[in-house]
Amino acid sequence: MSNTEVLPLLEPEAPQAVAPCCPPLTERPLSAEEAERTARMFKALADPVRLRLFSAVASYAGGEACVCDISDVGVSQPTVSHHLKKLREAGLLTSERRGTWVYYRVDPAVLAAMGRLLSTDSAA
Amino acid sequence: MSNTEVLPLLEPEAPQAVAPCCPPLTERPLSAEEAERTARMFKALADPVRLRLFSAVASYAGGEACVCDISDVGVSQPTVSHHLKKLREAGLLTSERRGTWVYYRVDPAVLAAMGRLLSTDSAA
DNA sequence: TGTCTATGTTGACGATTGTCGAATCAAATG
DNA sequence: CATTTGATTCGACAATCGTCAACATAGACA
Repeated sequence: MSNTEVLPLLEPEAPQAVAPCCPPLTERPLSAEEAERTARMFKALADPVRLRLFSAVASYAGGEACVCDISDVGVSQPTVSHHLKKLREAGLLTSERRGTWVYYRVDPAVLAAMGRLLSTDSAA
Repeated sequence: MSNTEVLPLLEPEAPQAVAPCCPPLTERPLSAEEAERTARMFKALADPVRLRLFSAVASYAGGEACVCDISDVGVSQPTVSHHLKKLREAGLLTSERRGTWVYYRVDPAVLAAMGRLLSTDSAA
């Protein structure tokens, strides 16, 4: 019960910054390690339900959305929670509890980093 | 045995053009069908080996590469072929046999389409 | 305290995926 | 032809993934 707010817990979920990760896929062959890190990001968006959840949060007014606002994607509530966790672990979303509800918002830096991976021009 | 080359077979591999597919993820919530199609593209790049193969082809001089040039990614040759097929089916790569070797090249339109999905500005 | 609502976690299940060895196909060359 | 080399297909296997029902947790409120 005593919710001691002492320890910062140095990253409870290993958001593993993906932003300054890897060069555009067209620049040079990815190394094994780079490919591993990059695949982790794409994997997070390689599911229809996660894409809908992510898109719902990303396009929501104010840049954030409560779970209750976006959980209408045709799967059970535990499944929604499971997918949101995966998006969090991939560093694509962050969550914050405010009172009754939990709000999710996108990390623009990570989104931009992924966009750069697929860019054809060299406008890094 | 009689390899009759009569039927064009109208798309042997369903390249399913992904280019004019879906709006940026931040624009509006994706529909179920849009999410399904988009996920298919991300899934193609959601594997380290496929990422390395794709990156190797995309960055190769001349825009195309023979399988023999890129198959040094730490897995067996059948596995390489398997992943290249997946990339082909996703519409990300095209292949062409010229004599002894098979050459792969990227489809820039598809790559650009994926980039747009992750764009934050509205410069469609 | 107790109850209600909103999310998250656990455990289990079937489905999909990545991998390889063996067999097969395709082109070149002897 | 037969052989060699490059590439794909087939068949099987372990590992991962998406899903749900059941349970647990966190606030709000009476």
